[in-house]
Amino acid sequence: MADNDIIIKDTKDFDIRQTLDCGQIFRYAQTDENTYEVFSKDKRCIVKQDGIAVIKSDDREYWHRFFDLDNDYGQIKDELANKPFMKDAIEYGKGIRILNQDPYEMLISFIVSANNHIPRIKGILSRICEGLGEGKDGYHAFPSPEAMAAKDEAYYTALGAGYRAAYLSETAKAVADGFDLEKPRYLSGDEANKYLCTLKGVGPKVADCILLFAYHKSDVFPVDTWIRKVYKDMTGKEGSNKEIRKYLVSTYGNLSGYAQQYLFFSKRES
DNA sequence: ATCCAGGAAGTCG
DNA sequence: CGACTTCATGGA
Repeated sequence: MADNDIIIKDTKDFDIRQTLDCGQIFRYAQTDENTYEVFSKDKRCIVKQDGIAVIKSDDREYWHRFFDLDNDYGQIKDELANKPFMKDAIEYGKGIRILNQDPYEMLISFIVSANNHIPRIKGILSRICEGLGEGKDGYHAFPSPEAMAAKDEAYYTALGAGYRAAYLSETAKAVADGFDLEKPRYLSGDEANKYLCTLKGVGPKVADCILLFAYHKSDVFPVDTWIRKVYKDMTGKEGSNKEIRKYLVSTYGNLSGYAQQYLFFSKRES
Protein backbone atom coordinates (compact mmCIF):
# COMPACT_ATOMS: atom_id res chain seq x y z
CA MET A 1 0.00 0.00 0.00
CA ALA A 2 1.49 3.30 -1.08
CA ASP A 3 1.24 6.47 0.96
CA ASN A 4 -1.09 8.05 -1.54
CA ASP A 5 -3.68 5.27 -1.50
CA ILE A 6 -7.17 6.14 -0.36
CA ILE A 7 -8.82 3.22 1.39
CA ILE A 8 -12.58 3.08 1.88
CA LYS A 9 -13.48 0.30 4.26
CA ASP A 10 -17.14 1.15 4.76
CA THR A 11 -18.64 1.09 1.27
CA LYS A 12 -22.33 1.42 2.08
CA ASP A 13 -22.19 4.87 0.41
CA PHE A 14 -19.53 4.16 -2.22
CA ASP A 15 -19.84 2.10 -5.39
CA ILE A 16 -17.31 2.89 -8.09
CA ARG A 17 -19.29 1.15 -10.85
CA GLN A 18 -22.48 3.08 -10.08
CA THR A 19 -20.60 6.35 -9.66
CA LEU A 20 -18.90 6.03 -13.05
CA ASP A 21 -21.88 4.64 -14.96
CA CYS A 22 -24.45 7.21 -13.83
CA GLY A 23 -23.62 9.58 -16.68
CA GLN A 24 -21.62 12.31 -14.96
CA ILE A 25 -18.21 11.32 -16.36
CA PHE A 26 -17.08 10.05 -19.74
CA ARG A 27 -13.33 9.50 -19.37
CA TYR A 28 -12.97 6.16 -17.60
CA ALA A 29 -12.58 2.52 -18.47
CA GLN A 30 -13.03 -0.82 -16.80
CA THR A 31 -9.63 -2.50 -16.96
CA ASP A 32 -10.38 -5.67 -15.05
CA GLU A 33 -13.01 -7.26 -12.87
CA ASN A 34 -13.78 -4.67 -10.14
CA THR A 35 -11.06 -2.34 -11.44
CA TYR A 36 -11.47 1.01 -13.17
CA GLU A 37 -9.17 3.64 -14.62
CA VAL A 38 -10.47 7.19 -14.10
CA PHE A 39 -9.20 10.39 -15.75
CA SER A 40 -9.72 14.02 -14.75
CA LYS A 41 -7.85 17.04 -16.11
CA ASP A 42 -4.24 15.82 -16.42
CA LYS A 43 -4.61 13.18 -13.71
CA ARG A 44 -5.36 9.47 -13.51
CA CYS A 45 -6.26 7.10 -10.74
CA ILE A 46 -6.97 3.38 -10.47
CA VAL A 47 -9.95 2.28 -8.40
CA LYS A 48 -10.40 -1.30 -7.27
CA GLN A 49 -13.49 -2.23 -5.33
CA ASP A 50 -13.91 -5.76 -4.08
CA GLY A 51 -15.34 -5.52 -0.63
CA ILE A 52 -13.33 -2.48 0.36
CA ALA A 53 -12.40 0.18 -2.20
CA VAL A 54 -8.86 1.37 -2.90
CA ILE A 55 -8.02 4.47 -4.94
CA LYS A 56 -4.46 4.52 -6.21
CA SER A 57 -2.91 7.72 -7.56
CA ASP A 58 -0.08 10.15 -7.05
CA ASP A 59 -2.41 12.89 -5.80
CA ARG A 60 -4.43 11.67 -2.87
CA GLU A 61 -5.85 15.11 -2.05
CA TYR A 62 -7.17 15.69 -5.55
CA TRP A 63 -9.02 12.39 -5.77
CA HIS A 64 -10.33 12.66 -2.22
CA ARG A 65 -12.14 15.81 -3.22
CA PHE A 66 -13.00 14.39 -6.68
CA PHE A 67 -14.95 11.52 -5.14
CA ASP A 68 -16.59 13.91 -2.66
CA LEU A 69 -15.34 11.89 0.29
CA ASP A 70 -16.04 14.58 2.91
CA ASN A 71 -19.75 14.53 2.08
CA ASP A 72 -22.15 12.37 4.14
CA TYR A 73 -24.26 10.48 1.59
CA GLY A 74 -25.95 8.47 4.32
CA GLN A 75 -27.54 11.64 5.60
CA ILE A 76 -28.45 12.83 2.10
CA LYS A 77 -30.15 9.52 1.32
CA ASP A 78 -32.01 9.50 4.64
CA GLU A 79 -33.37 12.95 3.94
CA LEU A 80 -34.32 12.15 0.35
CA ALA A 81 -35.95 8.84 1.24
CA ASN A 82 -38.89 10.72 2.75
CA LYS A 83 -39.64 12.41 -0.57
CA PRO A 84 -41.84 10.97 -3.33
CA PHE A 85 -40.54 8.38 -5.85
CA MET A 86 -37.12 8.17 -4.19
CA LYS A 87 -37.07 4.97 -2.17
CA ASP A 88 -36.49 2.49 -5.01
CA ALA A 89 -34.16 4.82 -6.92
CA ILE A 90 -31.95 5.32 -3.87
CA GLU A 91 -31.87 1.60 -3.17
CA TYR A 92 -30.83 0.96 -6.78
CA GLY A 93 -28.05 3.57 -6.85
CA LYS A 94 -27.10 3.69 -3.20
CA GLY A 95 -23.37 3.83 -3.97
CA ILE A 96 -23.53 6.83 -6.30
CA ARG A 97 -21.42 9.84 -5.46
CA ILE A 98 -21.59 13.16 -7.26
CA LEU A 99 -18.07 13.95 -8.41
CA ASN A 100 -16.25 17.27 -8.14
CA GLN A 101 -14.96 17.64 -11.67
CA ASP A 102 -13.16 20.35 -13.62
CA PRO A 103 -15.41 23.14 -14.94
CA TYR A 104 -13.77 23.40 -18.37
CA GLU A 105 -13.74 19.63 -18.86
CA MET A 106 -17.44 19.48 -17.91
CA LEU A 107 -18.24 22.40 -20.22
CA ILE A 108 -16.71 20.66 -23.23
CA SER A 109 -17.97 17.21 -22.25
CA PHE A 110 -21.60 18.25 -21.94
CA ILE A 111 -21.55 20.32 -25.12
CA VAL A 112 -20.55 17.06 -26.82
CA SER A 113 -23.27 15.20 -24.91
CA ALA A 114 -26.15 17.15 -26.46
CA ASN A 115 -28.50 14.89 -28.43
CA ASN A 116 -25.85 12.19 -28.46
CA HIS A 117 -25.30 8.60 -27.26
CA ILE A 118 -22.95 7.93 -24.36
CA PRO A 119 -20.58 5.56 -26.26
CA ARG A 120 -20.20 8.13 -29.00
CA ILE A 121 -19.66 10.96 -26.49
CA LYS A 122 -16.83 8.93 -24.96
CA GLY A 123 -15.26 8.38 -28.38
CA ILE A 124 -15.34 12.05 -29.37
CA LEU A 125 -13.87 13.19 -26.04
CA SER A 126 -11.22 10.51 -26.21
CA ARG A 127 -10.13 11.68 -29.67
CA ILE A 128 -10.05 15.31 -28.50
CA CYS A 129 -7.69 14.31 -25.68
CA GLU A 130 -5.49 12.18 -27.92
CA GLY A 131 -5.23 14.95 -30.47
CA LEU A 132 -4.81 18.00 -28.25
CA GLY A 133 -4.08 16.89 -24.70
CA GLU A 134 -0.63 16.77 -23.20
CA GLY A 135 0.92 13.33 -23.38
CA LYS A 136 1.31 11.69 -19.98
CA ASP A 137 2.55 8.27 -18.96
CA GLY A 138 0.27 6.03 -21.01
CA TYR A 139 -2.60 8.48 -21.53
CA HIS A 140 -3.45 12.01 -22.56
CA ALA A 141 -4.57 14.92 -20.39
CA PHE A 142 -7.72 16.83 -21.12
CA PRO A 143 -6.60 19.71 -23.36
CA SER A 144 -6.41 23.33 -22.26
CA PRO A 145 -8.83 25.94 -23.63
CA GLU A 146 -5.89 27.45 -25.51
CA ALA A 147 -5.00 24.17 -27.21
CA MET A 148 -8.61 23.65 -28.24
CA ALA A 149 -9.06 27.26 -29.33
CA ALA A 150 -6.15 26.86 -31.74
CA LYS A 151 -8.24 24.45 -33.84
CA ASP A 152 -11.12 25.43 -36.03
CA GLU A 153 -14.51 23.84 -36.67
CA ALA A 154 -13.18 21.52 -39.39
CA TYR A 155 -10.84 19.86 -36.89
CA TYR A 156 -13.70 18.85 -34.62
CA THR A 157 -15.83 17.78 -37.53
CA ALA A 158 -13.05 15.41 -38.55
CA LEU A 159 -13.14 13.94 -35.04
CA GLY A 160 -16.80 13.08 -35.55
CA ALA A 161 -18.30 15.83 -33.42
CA GLY A 162 -21.02 16.49 -35.98
CA TYR A 163 -22.85 19.79 -35.76
CA ARG A 164 -21.32 20.43 -32.33
CA ALA A 165 -17.93 21.10 -33.98
CA ALA A 166 -18.60 24.85 -34.28
CA TYR A 167 -19.74 25.02 -30.64
CA LEU A 168 -16.46 23.46 -29.51
CA SER A 169 -14.15 25.81 -31.38
CA GLU A 170 -16.21 28.90 -30.48
CA THR A 171 -16.59 28.08 -26.79
CA ALA A 172 -12.93 27.09 -26.41
CA LYS A 173 -12.02 30.47 -27.90
CA ALA A 174 -14.37 32.26 -25.50
CA VAL A 175 -12.75 30.59 -22.47
CA ALA A 176 -9.22 31.11 -23.78
CA ASP A 177 -10.22 34.73 -24.32
CA GLY A 178 -11.23 35.23 -20.71
CA PHE A 179 -14.75 33.88 -20.08
CA ASP A 180 -14.62 33.37 -16.31
CA LEU A 181 -15.33 29.77 -15.31
CA GLU A 182 -14.86 30.63 -11.61
CA LYS A 183 -17.78 33.03 -11.63
CA PRO A 184 -20.53 30.38 -11.30
CA ARG A 185 -19.16 29.46 -7.87
CA TYR A 186 -20.35 32.81 -6.53
CA LEU A 187 -23.73 32.90 -8.27
CA SER A 188 -27.04 31.27 -7.42
CA GLY A 189 -28.02 28.24 -9.48
CA ASP A 190 -30.37 30.22 -11.70
CA GLU A 191 -27.92 33.08 -12.24
CA ALA A 192 -25.08 30.69 -12.99
CA ASN A 193 -27.28 28.82 -15.47
CA LYS A 194 -28.00 32.04 -17.38
CA TYR A 195 -24.33 32.96 -17.36
CA LEU A 196 -23.22 29.61 -18.81
CA CYS A 197 -25.99 29.74 -21.45
CA THR A 198 -24.21 32.70 -23.07
CA LEU A 199 -21.68 30.18 -24.39
CA LYS A 200 -22.31 28.52 -27.76
CA GLY A 201 -23.62 24.98 -27.41
CA VAL A 202 -24.71 25.51 -23.81
CA GLY A 203 -28.44 25.51 -23.09
CA PRO A 204 -30.40 25.03 -19.86
CA LYS A 205 -29.79 21.29 -19.54
CA VAL A 206 -26.08 21.35 -20.35
CA ALA A 207 -25.65 24.29 -17.95
CA ASP A 208 -27.37 22.32 -15.16
CA CYS A 209 -25.04 19.36 -15.74
CA ILE A 210 -21.99 21.62 -15.52
CA LEU A 211 -23.32 23.26 -12.36
CA LEU A 212 -23.98 19.91 -10.72
CA PHE A 213 -20.89 17.97 -11.77
CA ALA A 214 -18.27 20.74 -11.65
CA TYR A 215 -19.59 23.22 -9.09
CA HIS A 216 -21.61 20.77 -6.97
CA LYS A 217 -24.67 23.00 -7.04
CA SER A 218 -27.47 20.75 -5.87
CA ASP A 219 -30.41 23.12 -6.39
CA VAL A 220 -30.45 22.33 -10.12
CA PHE A 221 -32.16 19.50 -12.02
CA PRO A 222 -30.84 18.54 -15.47
CA VAL A 223 -33.83 17.46 -17.57
CA ASP A 224 -32.96 15.12 -20.42
CA THR A 225 -34.88 12.46 -22.32
CA TRP A 226 -34.58 9.98 -19.43
CA ILE A 227 -35.88 12.43 -16.84
CA ARG A 228 -38.75 13.18 -19.21
CA LYS A 229 -39.64 9.48 -19.02
CA VAL A 230 -39.39 9.59 -15.21
CA TYR A 231 -41.68 12.62 -15.11
CA LYS A 232 -44.27 10.79 -17.18
CA ASP A 233 -44.07 7.80 -14.82
CA MET A 234 -44.63 10.13 -11.88
CA THR A 235 -47.43 12.31 -13.18
CA GLY A 236 -48.85 10.45 -16.17
CA LYS A 237 -48.45 13.52 -18.36
CA GLU A 238 -45.98 15.20 -20.69
CA GLY A 239 -44.52 18.64 -20.10
CA SER A 240 -41.97 21.14 -21.33
CA ASN A 241 -38.46 20.78 -19.95
CA LYS A 242 -38.95 24.05 -18.12
CA GLU A 243 -42.08 22.98 -16.27
CA ILE A 244 -40.63 19.52 -15.56
CA ARG A 245 -37.56 21.16 -14.01
CA LYS A 246 -39.72 23.51 -11.94
CA TYR A 247 -41.86 20.64 -10.66
CA LEU A 248 -38.86 18.48 -9.72
CA VAL A 249 -36.89 21.30 -8.06
CA SER A 250 -39.95 22.21 -6.00
CA THR A 251 -40.24 18.53 -5.01
CA TYR A 252 -36.62 17.89 -4.05
CA GLY A 253 -35.43 21.39 -3.13
CA ASN A 254 -31.79 21.78 -2.24
CA LEU A 255 -31.19 18.05 -2.81
CA SER A 256 -32.47 18.17 -6.40
CA GLY A 257 -29.12 17.34 -7.95
CA TYR A 258 -28.75 14.20 -5.86
CA ALA A 259 -32.34 13.15 -6.54
CA GLN A 260 -31.74 13.63 -10.25
CA GLN A 261 -28.77 11.25 -10.26
CA TYR A 262 -30.65 8.49 -8.42
CA LEU A 263 -33.66 8.84 -10.72
CA PHE A 264 -31.60 9.09 -13.93
CA PHE A 265 -29.45 6.09 -13.07
CA SER A 266 -32.28 3.76 -12.04
CA LYS A 267 -34.36 4.70 -15.09
CA ARG A 268 -31.54 4.33 -17.61
CA GLU A 269 -30.37 0.97 -16.28
CA SER A 270 -33.81 -0.58 -15.87
C1' DA B 1 -34.70 0.97 -42.40
C1' DT B 2 -36.39 4.24 -38.97
C1' DC B 3 -35.70 5.75 -34.46
C1' DC B 4 -33.09 7.72 -30.90
C1' DA B 5 -29.51 9.84 -28.00
C1' DG B 6 -27.73 13.31 -20.87
C1' DG B 7 -30.46 19.37 -26.58
C1' DA B 8 -29.35 23.77 -28.57
C1' DA B 9 -29.85 27.28 -32.16
C1' DG B 10 -32.56 29.57 -35.42
C1' DT B 11 -36.95 31.07 -37.03
C1' DC B 12 -41.64 32.32 -36.74
C1' DG B 13 -45.97 33.78 -34.51
C1' DC C 1 -42.64 34.43 -24.33
C1' DG C 2 -43.69 29.48 -26.62
C1' DA C 3 -43.88 26.20 -30.47
C1' DC C 4 -41.68 24.26 -34.30
C1' DT C 5 -37.68 22.78 -37.28
C1' DT C 6 -33.03 21.68 -38.18
C1' DC C 7 -28.71 20.17 -36.92
C1' DA C 8 -24.26 15.23 -37.80
C1' DT C 9 -23.38 10.83 -36.34
C1' DG C 10 -23.64 5.97 -35.29
C1' DG C 11 -25.69 2.26 -32.44
C1' DA C 12 -29.86 -0.39 -31.84
